[in-house]
Amino acid sequence: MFPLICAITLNEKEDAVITDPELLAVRVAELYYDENKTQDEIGGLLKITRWKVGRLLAQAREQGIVRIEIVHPRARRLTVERQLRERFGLADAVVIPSGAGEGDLQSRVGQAAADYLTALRPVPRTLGISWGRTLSEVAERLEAGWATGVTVVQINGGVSLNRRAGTAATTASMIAQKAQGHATLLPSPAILERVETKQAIESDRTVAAVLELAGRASAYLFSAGVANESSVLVDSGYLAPSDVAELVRKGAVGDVVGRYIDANGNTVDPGLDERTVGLGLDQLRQAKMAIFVVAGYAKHDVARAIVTNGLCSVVVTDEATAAALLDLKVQE
Amino acid sequence: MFPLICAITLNEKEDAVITDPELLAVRVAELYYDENKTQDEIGGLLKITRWKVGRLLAQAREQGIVRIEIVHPRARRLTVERQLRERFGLADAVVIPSGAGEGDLQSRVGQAAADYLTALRPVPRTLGISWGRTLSEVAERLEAGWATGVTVVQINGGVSLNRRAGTAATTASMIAQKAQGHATLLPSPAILERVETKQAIESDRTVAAVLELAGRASAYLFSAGVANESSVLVDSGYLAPSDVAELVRKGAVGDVVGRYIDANGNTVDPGLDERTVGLGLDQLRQAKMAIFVVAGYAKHDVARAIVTNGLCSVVVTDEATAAALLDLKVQE
DNA sequence: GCCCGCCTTGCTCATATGAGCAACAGCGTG
DNA sequence: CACGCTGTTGCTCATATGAGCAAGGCGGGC
Repeated sequence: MFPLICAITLNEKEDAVITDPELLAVRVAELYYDENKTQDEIGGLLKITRWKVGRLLAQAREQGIVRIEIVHPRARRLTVERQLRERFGLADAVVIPSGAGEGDLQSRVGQAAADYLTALRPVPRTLGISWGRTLSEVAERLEAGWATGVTVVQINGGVSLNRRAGTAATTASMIAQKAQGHATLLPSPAILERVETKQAIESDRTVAAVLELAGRASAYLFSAGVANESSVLVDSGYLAPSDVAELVRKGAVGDVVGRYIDANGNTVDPGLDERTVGLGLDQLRQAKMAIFVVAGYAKHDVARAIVTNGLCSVVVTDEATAAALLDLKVQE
Repeated sequence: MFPLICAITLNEKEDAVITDPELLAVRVAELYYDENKTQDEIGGLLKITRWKVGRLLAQAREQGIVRIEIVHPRARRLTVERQLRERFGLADAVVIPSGAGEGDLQSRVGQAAADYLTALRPVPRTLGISWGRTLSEVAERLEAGWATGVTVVQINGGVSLNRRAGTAATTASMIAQKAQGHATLLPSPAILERVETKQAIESDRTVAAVLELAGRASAYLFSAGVANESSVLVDSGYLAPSDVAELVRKGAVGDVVGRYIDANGNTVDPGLDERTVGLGLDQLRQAKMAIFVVAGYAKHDVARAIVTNGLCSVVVTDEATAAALLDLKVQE
């Protein structure tokens, strides 16, 4: 006995055919994608032409009745990537699925950035990197031998006396080791209390040499910090939570290479900026290859500030952040 | 500038091609489904033949890397339907997506049952129905004019003095009205306290006539009750929660047309069965068209008992219940 | 009531893809 | 080291599908 497909019968004598076009599209899609029937076969079953079947399938895909998803840890969202490139004039964009929850999001975006770096041609001879949790994830996920002979240079201040994950030293040396290169650390605090001290440190021969090297790196890899008390700058003691709160009041949405910016990508506190050691925002803007790695809801505002104001030329991010950048609704 | 597809470059001079077959399948799937490139184009981009592209796509679909889903309130799961028919020798099966949570599940399964009934050919002249919340949903969802001239007959006892939703009278009359037919109610309680009383009622001319009509209905539409205190039999006062607990101790997994059954589809308490008014289990087994409507986790055990023991010839259910029947894991 | 414009439909022909087959490559065993 | 077997690959030809076009139908305006 033939099974019934509701409101569709396979009994040729029946005249109760589907008249609701949306339900017709659903049935057509089910027969095509679930039952692997040809458009011609479906036409025969439903008493419509194969051309109409084809149009209904296209309509079903367009209306989201048919949802085709690539599900894999290394999956990308190529359509969203193109939209980001076109909207913001980016040289490149990598977008990974947001997935259910943010549980493994940081590691997956780290993996995506590692993949990108590995595929990058020409291989950057000198790679400037920032430091923080996201860059640490990238370092972890890079495979040994991702390149050879890369000099990794630290581009924002931050001296770490211990060797726990997330510090500048650990991150830079791991990336360098995995490329059979070496790391050049910036032996300076991220932020000095007095401008004079900062200028003195910058004038020191060893620090000046590193800053000079940082300034002419062939590519930069960096993330951003959230403007709240979870910032590694607070964690490391450079700023107090009250300092950050004050910066937020002044319009700060986050920091990039240790420098707090507002929604327009401008420094919010010139005095603080003057006391901050590391690559300048203008140098980042002028960089040939500035790869910005960012994921997670908390960083949407600072991500927008960086991407829309030319502070990066490549972004590696997740789908939800990309959607926020593009002002789209994510279908969930 | 061409964007990078990590580990894949569009720069023809590069030799860093993807060697990991799984990642290659991911990229191929992304280019095909997200970018709408042809297999030939993809082959050119990735330096493989279009035949290999085709194989990688088939592999991606088979391994679940590509997930194609039909998302619509009226969507069905045709593959699972065929599996149920084949496994249990059912004349038909309708399976709807379980969806996120059980929020609207009962109304959706009600809608699916209504669709099925409407499409059923030949139209049943006499339709025997049980009563309860699920059948009430079906009645609600039926469209006026779903058929013409259908006699709806109540097949299990249960007198309802009020006209709230879910009662036998309301359900039967709604279904009948929508088919321009009439309802024949079974003027008897579901369960009597004494066998003699039950026998007296069954012998009464009017009740006997209804039972006779019920016995020769051309199709039956029914659901099942959970063996716990939420049962409508408890709700209606026919049984106490302690009675149901005792039935569970005896192995009851639920009730069908007011009769408690165990996992093998047998009555668990012959004495209680003797005092229960309505269609017998054997009559249901022998029915030409017995449409069983069931959804929700709580009913998995009784659904299994009914489907695997020939107490229905058609099942309308949700994907999770179907998976439980088939002993499959639902991908979520 | 007629005409015009827009949308839908079916078709032809081109393009895209798949099935089945033969050849090749790699691995394991004697 | 050679042979056999298994799995993968590329190809030919058939099948499935899509693009573009012409015709038809429907609705609105004059």
